[in-house]
Amino acid sequence: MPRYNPATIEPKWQQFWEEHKTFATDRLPATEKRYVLDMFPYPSGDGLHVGHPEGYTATDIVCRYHRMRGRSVMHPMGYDAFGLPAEQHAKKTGTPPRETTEKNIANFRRQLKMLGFSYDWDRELATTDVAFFRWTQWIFLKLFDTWFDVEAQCGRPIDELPIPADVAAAGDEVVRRYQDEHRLAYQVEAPVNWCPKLGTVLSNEEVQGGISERGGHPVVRIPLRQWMLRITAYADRLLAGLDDVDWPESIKLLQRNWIGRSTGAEVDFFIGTSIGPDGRPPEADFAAWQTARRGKSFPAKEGDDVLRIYTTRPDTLFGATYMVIAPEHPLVDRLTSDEQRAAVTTYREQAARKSELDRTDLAKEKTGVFSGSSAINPVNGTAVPIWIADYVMMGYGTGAIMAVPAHDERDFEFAQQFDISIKAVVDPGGAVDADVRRAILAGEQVFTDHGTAVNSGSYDGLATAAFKKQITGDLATGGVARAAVNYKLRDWLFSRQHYWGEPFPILHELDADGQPTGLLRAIPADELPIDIPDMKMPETSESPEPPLEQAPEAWLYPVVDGVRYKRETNSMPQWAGSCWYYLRYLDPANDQQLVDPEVERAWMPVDLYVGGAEHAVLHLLYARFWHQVLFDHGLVSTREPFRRLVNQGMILGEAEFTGYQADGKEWISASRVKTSADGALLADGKTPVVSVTIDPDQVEKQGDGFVLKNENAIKVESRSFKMSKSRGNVVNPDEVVREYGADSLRLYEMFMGPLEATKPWSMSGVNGVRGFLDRVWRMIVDDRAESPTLNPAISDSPPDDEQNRVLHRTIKAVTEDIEALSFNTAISRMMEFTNFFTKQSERPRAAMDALVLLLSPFAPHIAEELWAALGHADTLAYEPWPEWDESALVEESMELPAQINGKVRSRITVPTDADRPALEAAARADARIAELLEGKTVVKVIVVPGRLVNFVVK
RNA sequence: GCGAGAGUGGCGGAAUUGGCAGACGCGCUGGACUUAGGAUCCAGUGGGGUAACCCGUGGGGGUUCGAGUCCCCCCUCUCGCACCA
Repeated sequence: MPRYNPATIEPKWQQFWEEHKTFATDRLPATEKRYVLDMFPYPSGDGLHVGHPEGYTATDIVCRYHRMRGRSVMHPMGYDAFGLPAEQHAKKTGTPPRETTEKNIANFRRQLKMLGFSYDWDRELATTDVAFFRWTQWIFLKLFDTWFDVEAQCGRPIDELPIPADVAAAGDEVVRRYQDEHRLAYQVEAPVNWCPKLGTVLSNEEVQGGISERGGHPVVRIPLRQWMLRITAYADRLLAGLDDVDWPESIKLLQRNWIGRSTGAEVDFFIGTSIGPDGRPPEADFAAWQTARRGKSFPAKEGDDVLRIYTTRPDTLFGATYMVIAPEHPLVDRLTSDEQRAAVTTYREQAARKSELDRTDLAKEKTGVFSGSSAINPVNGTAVPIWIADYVMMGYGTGAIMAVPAHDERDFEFAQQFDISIKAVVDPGGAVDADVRRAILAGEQVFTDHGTAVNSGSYDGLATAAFKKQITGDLATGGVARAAVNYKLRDWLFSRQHYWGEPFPILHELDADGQPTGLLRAIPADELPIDIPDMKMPETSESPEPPLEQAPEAWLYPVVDGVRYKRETNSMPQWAGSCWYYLRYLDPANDQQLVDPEVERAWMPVDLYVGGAEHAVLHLLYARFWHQVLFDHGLVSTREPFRRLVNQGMILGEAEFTGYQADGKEWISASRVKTSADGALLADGKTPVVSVTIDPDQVEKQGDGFVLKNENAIKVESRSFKMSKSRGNVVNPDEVVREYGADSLRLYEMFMGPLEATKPWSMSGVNGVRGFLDRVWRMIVDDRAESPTLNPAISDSPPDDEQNRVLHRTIKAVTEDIEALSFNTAISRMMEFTNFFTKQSERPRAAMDALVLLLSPFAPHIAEELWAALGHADTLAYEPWPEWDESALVEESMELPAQINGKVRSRITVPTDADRPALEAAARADARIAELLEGKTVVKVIVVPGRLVNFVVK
């Protein structure tokens, strides 16, 4: 048989699997099911990078393993194919996005097949398929048709929304508008993140410190009509659901922080209807207001005579020395005195402009301006001056706070800057040093922890937690406060100004003059899909007008029942398709339903979901949200879609040595080089230097770092960088497959290290695992023979005891390692097996069969080829997984360390089942130990059977 | 700044959860076979020491017969979040 040649055997087996539909999955599982899912890729023009096959190989191993264990495996693949690049390409070249996308998908498909993954290709889908996004639109209609019943904590159909009597009385149109306000999908005219360069609005999640996450372009805030999804309604459910899933704690924490639930109180501060000459509302008005509020329930909407604030620390109300409202707060105008008006106007303009810039840069120093007026603190009737400052944001809570500088770091900083008084109301007691406590109580230092109330009237002496509860209750009785919950999570901005995205199935009613009436009409589900119209892409413009505004009239202005409508011209964000694609795989051709409930119940939830950690928050939160809405409608049977989640780590480029050179090519030691604030490389903080990649053989180890061989004083850095085109360290899977084969690529990616870890690429490592596959090949076949011949060492006799022990130890280790997703160690075990058996002149066929089966999930092509060479007629994909025999593992004797004072001084060979006295005796009998114990007092003997013997001596 | 994770040979990484540190692979050294080797095979490979032995898991302390593993303090790196009241 010839040498191992992946270039011929890999395509051969891929073709075999394809022709025989080896991995096609039945509609319903016949045995215990496993749904193993990869995060589907965005089919970029660059093709797969080596990061993709990492997760995909891991799931493929799990799937192939489970099939051999007799389980019914669902393992599909598809493409998250909407995306900006195809659209930008279209603008540049005129190529329709669909054409570009399909070309890219074809390339991805070729690459995925080249790697031998055991997907059921009949279930392949792309989010851009009209037959797929028909159901994305259908789900949108569900969202549109849902309101959230807070009492029941459940989404319900909109026609079950209770209509208040006054609304009902006002007529049909008012009822419709009322319903529209309560839908999970709703429209707002709100300031949004508009990115002129990308030509679209971005979600808060896609903006990092004033620039777009993708591309790094500036983002400005402009008001636009947008679709929102009311994900905040599901905040508590999304939080609670995390307790029921087997996800990495770090990811759960990320989601919990993102949702950012806090509890506290909303409190109304009286501002009256007019500002008195002293800047505060008249005392009498306050008294009247207090009386009017007492005993009443806290109004759902604050009147215009109060400033409503949210606080998590109602126990610090007595320490509120000023208040802050956001510059965008609706009461700014009213609360500004004439004297302050000019200053306030200037400040608001500055603040508005500031939000267009990178705010993080400006976040160093707090800014603000006094409004000239005050509000009345409901706990003690004190007038509290109101400031306007942009460290309070309109989007969170009520957009207004009471500031307690003594017990909040931001307020403390602000108060110091503007010389506002600081009043301590929480005594840390013994929790801090005495002088720190003194400083805190004197208002010289901030203290944000819990403690004991002081300067708080009758509440003095209460512990923080008790105080919170007490005062919230007291104020609620007075009708001026209520317990409240807030979330950092914002509603999800769901519309984009793209051509290449799912159109919304929504029509806007037009009046006789062709103007929108503001009334909406959802397109009936049976009229879906709404396809993307064929049209010429508009010229690049930086206006926020969606491209679909220039769609053909016939598409844009449909007439239904004699009424003229204009279609919604925004499109859905790329996240939409990925929110539910895992459901469609189960029933991809169904044109009656999103998924057949019987099929859904049989396969869901996803048992294992593997993908990059970059989706920790967005994709996984959005998908969970949609899933819960679908659950509320009885469309899916599980509360959570993904039972177990694993994040594969990033693969970095090959390790590089970097040195630094000044102008004249003179080397500068890396220890002197720092990156300055603006990103420039400076030596000793002043001389500019450039970084130079150094050949590994110019470098040697010295101390705990590396230095130049020629100039030992020059330190160089050693590290790996993220793969990027600009750095030129991208590894192309096509090339690796061409050079080493798909099995080697798969095996190497699994051998690099733990799946979750970030690891650097190493081409010689690939070469190493290829060497292993070569050895496996030669262990079994005679690679010098012309015709297919087994290695003469292969024998039909049964394994001897030692061979059997190695065999069963390997089966056990590999099986347990696969279960634990510890693929790197599983491969090590198979290497040990191979190292052992290549030295054996008799290699029992049974052992070879077993190894080939163990190897097959990792390197399926070579395994199939060897399986055939060993005389088996059919694919090994459904061969029973080898089982180990515990009794074959036991050895008669073993070697144990014998220690004196915890240091290994000798090794003893003892029967495996030796008891404590026998072990101690054996150790004492050892010549070396006996010699060392001579003349010493043995204080204690520690014997751990199967582990060691340790003498503690004096 | 806050939060999470991680620091083990020249490199990637192992170590049944407190029990022989460095499995396995790369690289390196020597040897064999070769016209040749970026093929294959054999041997060696944490550091120091002729040796007995000593030192070694980022640094410092501690618990323990015994610590990579547990506790305290510190340093470095990576990834999130970034005025969330």
